[in-house]
Amino acid sequence: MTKSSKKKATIYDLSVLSGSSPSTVSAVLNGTWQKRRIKESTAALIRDLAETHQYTANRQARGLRSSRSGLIGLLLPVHDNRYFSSMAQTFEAHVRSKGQCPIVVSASRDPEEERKTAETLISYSIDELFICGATDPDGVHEVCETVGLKHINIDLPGTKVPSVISDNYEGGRMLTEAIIRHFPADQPLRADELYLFGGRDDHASRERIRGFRAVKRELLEDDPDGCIQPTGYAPNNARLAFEAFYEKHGKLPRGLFVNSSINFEGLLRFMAGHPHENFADLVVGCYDYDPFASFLPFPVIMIRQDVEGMITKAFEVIEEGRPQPRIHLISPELVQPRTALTGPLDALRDID
Amino acid sequence: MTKSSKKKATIYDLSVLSGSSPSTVSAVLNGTWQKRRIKESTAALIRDLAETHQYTANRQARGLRSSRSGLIGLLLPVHDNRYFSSMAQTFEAHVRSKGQCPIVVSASRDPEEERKTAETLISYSIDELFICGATDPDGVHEVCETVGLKHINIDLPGTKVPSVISDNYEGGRMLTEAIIRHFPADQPLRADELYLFGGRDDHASRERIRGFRAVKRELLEDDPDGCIQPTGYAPNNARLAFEAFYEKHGKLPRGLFVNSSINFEGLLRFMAGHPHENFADLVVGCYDYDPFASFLPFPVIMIRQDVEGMITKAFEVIEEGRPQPRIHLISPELVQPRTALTGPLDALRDID
DNA sequence: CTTGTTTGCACAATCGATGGTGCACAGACT
DNA sequence: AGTCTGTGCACCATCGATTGTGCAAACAAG
Repeated sequence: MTKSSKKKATIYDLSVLSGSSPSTVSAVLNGTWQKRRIKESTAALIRDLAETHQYTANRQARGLRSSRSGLIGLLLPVHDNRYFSSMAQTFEAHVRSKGQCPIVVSASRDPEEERKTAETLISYSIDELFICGATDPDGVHEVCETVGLKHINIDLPGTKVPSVISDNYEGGRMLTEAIIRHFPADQPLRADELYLFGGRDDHASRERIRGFRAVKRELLEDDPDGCIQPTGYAPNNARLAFEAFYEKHGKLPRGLFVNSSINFEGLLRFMAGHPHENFADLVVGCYDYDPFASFLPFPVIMIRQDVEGMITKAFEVIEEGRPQPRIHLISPELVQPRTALTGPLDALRDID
Repeated sequence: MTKSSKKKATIYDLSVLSGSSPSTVSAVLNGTWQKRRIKESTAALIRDLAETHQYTANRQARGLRSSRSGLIGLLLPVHDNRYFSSMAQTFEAHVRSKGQCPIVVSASRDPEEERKTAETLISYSIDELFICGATDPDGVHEVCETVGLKHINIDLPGTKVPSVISDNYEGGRMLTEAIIRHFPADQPLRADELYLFGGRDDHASRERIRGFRAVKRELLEDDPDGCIQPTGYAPNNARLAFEAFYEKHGKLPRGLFVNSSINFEGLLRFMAGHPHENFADLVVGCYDYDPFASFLPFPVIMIRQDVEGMITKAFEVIEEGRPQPRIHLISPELVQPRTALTGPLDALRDID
């Protein structure tokens, strides 16, 4: 606050103050000064001035000139859900450790919105784009490709660039098997008592369903089509599906495979109208992890996708020169009922 | 894709194609062309070319020239928590409806990090900054003030600019009263059976505690100091506090006021080591809403802060010319156990 | 003392869009 | 014909940083 005026200092201000040229100031402050053979003493002087005048580079100017911005984008379906928000949290930590600035935006699972959002980000000259859970990854690819923007898919695969996704087939198998085995031997689950609700016709849902059906055939010797209810991701659609089932059968299936925590919220909405006691022997498997869901009054087996692993892998792959459009599978983890796992938050200190 | 080259079209490209000057192209495409008395037919031609060549303005160039970027920042403590992620979701919707681009960043409740993050955002010439849940709002204010950046506090108040916050005192009262009244008349809660866990020495915690204590004195006629356990926000610190209590008393208090859903996760971690049956008559009030927490096996009364209301108010206030640094209180809502509320997600369509 | 090399830096173009200023031309009016 | 008022647009400086190029001074070699 010494005598800082209203506006920010620029290299021109420092150039006047130091008696050097703007280009020298620039070189000193962006680290290329050795290459330009600037004297150590000159550099020191300029660094000093920059310090006392609280100089920070104008990134728009830098970005304009260098056509790089220091921004790395993450395109999400939505923010307010544990899976995607921990994606955001993890992503942010990685980006900032690289000295860049994260910019996280959601696009509501709408292909048109996804493309427009990508274009907006591009107009800010972002340096890389992580496309997470996009409904139409290849559509976003198009717009990235035409401007030569590096990008990668996460969670849902595209066909044009590498994708880092959860091993949904294996996860679907694990979860299905865990649900089945959770029933006691004297009251085993029948094939027509295990339903899958939620998800839609995307890669993740298809793979989970494939795993679900395969395990049902292996362990329960049957796999009726009617047990698959892809209701979409909206909680209320899931709620309606549960209500319809309940109307028809007077109860829920004993075994439920719920395709995501968002769909699980649909189950909650349904349950709000019924006492817990109606669901005494219910076992739920949910393809997502939420600590509170894990402690519900009925057994809830969950899948925690390895967000840290996916983000780490994605950064590795995107650094490669010309990566092949292959799919990298990251194994998820089965979480037994009543388990409180730690998350990215635990890495933060808490000042008291 | 017609014949789009590698690089993006600029006003200069369109200027050549249309036979007009770059400034004319610029005026047409940014809407100031009427003011510049450009002929309608010229404008139409240019708009047409822009369309077919997929022109989008380079925002870094525009921002550099106009010292505005179209970016509006939101500074959060963390992403991966229902309260803050719904803050992000709501914020994003508002910003985009204004035709600007949201940039959401977290700063881990660390004053130093908060200031640095604000400075980074400033270096991108963001147009406004919403400071949410900052540990040191006035510190961030300093850095905004020196560059003349409009800003506002949300969730935790500062003293230099307006703040839009939850009515924590009233919320604390409502929640405390609801916990007490949840016990049957024949087994009423005693003053030394109602504890508050979590939070630290910030404005929100203080106000909630004030409400908690006031209601205890009013309804339970006493308010022992020992019943206040501000453990900070880290889940593991809360867990340790619960474990210490349990070690000492062989049980948990019958009534628990948990200061945030993050602290509630600490309670879950504690509970993971004990069967539910140990907490048969437990009643928990949590100052935050999470749909899954609402359905836990014991009664969980929650407070849902009015995120939509806060964001709306914040946008109103920040638009004012020279707003006074007053505090705007937004009433939160009491949520009874087993309630599944809708959220910002429900506004999204779900294509099937 | 001359030529060659290295050191240390200044100059100026450039990125793409914006907006103040000015100017040519057309029509109206005296 | 001469002046005036509009119309429609072009010109050019500017925002702040980056970067290729050039050049003087210092020094070394012959």
